[in-house]
Amino acid sequence: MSKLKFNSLINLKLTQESGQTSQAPWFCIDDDKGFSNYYELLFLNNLNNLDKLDNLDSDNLNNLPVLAKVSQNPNDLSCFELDYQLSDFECNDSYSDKEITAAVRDEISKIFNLDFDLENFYKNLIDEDDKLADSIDFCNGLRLFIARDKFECIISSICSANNSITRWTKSTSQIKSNWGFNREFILNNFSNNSNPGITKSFYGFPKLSELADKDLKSCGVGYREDYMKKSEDLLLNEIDIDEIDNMSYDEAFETISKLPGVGPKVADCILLYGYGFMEAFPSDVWIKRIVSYLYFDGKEISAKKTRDFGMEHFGENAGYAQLYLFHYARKSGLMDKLKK
DNA sequence: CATCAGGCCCTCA
DNA sequence: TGAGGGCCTGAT
Repeated sequence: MSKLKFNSLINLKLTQESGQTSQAPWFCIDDDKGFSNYYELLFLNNLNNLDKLDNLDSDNLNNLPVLAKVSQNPNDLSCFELDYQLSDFECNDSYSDKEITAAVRDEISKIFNLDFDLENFYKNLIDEDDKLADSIDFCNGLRLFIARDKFECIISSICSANNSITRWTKSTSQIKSNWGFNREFILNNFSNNSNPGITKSFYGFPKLSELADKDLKSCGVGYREDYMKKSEDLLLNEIDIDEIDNMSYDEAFETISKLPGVGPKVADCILLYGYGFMEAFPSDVWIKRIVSYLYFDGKEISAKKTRDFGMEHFGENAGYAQLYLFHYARKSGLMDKLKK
């Protein structure tokens, strides 16, 4: 297998660490060449005839687990590299490298939303609304970080409510390592051999059926455990996770809002980061602050009004506008300065 | 020991 | 239809 190069503008580190609730950031090693290397276990479900693999776990007949590695030189955001390896357990002679490579490439392209034309977004939005110029400048290369697993996104989004980023990422990581599908890899088994020989386990997020009887409170989710359990019941019996892909945004919002623990903000996070509904505008306290400052002359506005404004003003780019405004509001120091 | 952190749910006008 | 209180938990 050989490395693949993607020629797309992206800031991998920023995208990974911007707190999007699709998933916790991937395992990262910054190597001695200054590259950031991110690793995660992905499950390929877009190969043909997966039943050719007779040594897969019965639970995972429909997915081929692969450890993906994406690497970027932080000084060159115009491209990044992808590498991958199968676990020894899944060594197969049913698929060519070419088939698997294509499937991994597609999955990475989906997760980092590479089909989205970022340069065009910058150009059009600045022309239209110069209030976004500072955010775009501050967040150059930031992209949506789309879920590798929609159920994981739903649980981590519920977990994020009234919570800190460090805490919800810790909780979801713990749920994975406690009960998720597990494979071990040696990290220097990649073609460039640039990393130390670390052996490490990687995990998938547990399936809906696997999580039902587990003690989630032991992972620090607190009172949100009730929400998660009740949502799991609904997802088992009433709401089909995959059916939401076929809905309009409004219908999807209404449907996902039926889940306990899912209010307007969490619903929009799930729809944006989990399903890629680009017209969603998740409105939390940071978005309220920055929208109030930029568009309402500093006057305090409700979350609902913030959401209505964002969706109306940014239309099909609302999701990206939110992503940029959110990160700019939190990290630029602007809001801290305003408090004083 | 308070207070706070990327809201939601419930109650009560 | 909206305002306000309570809430697991870990960090400071």
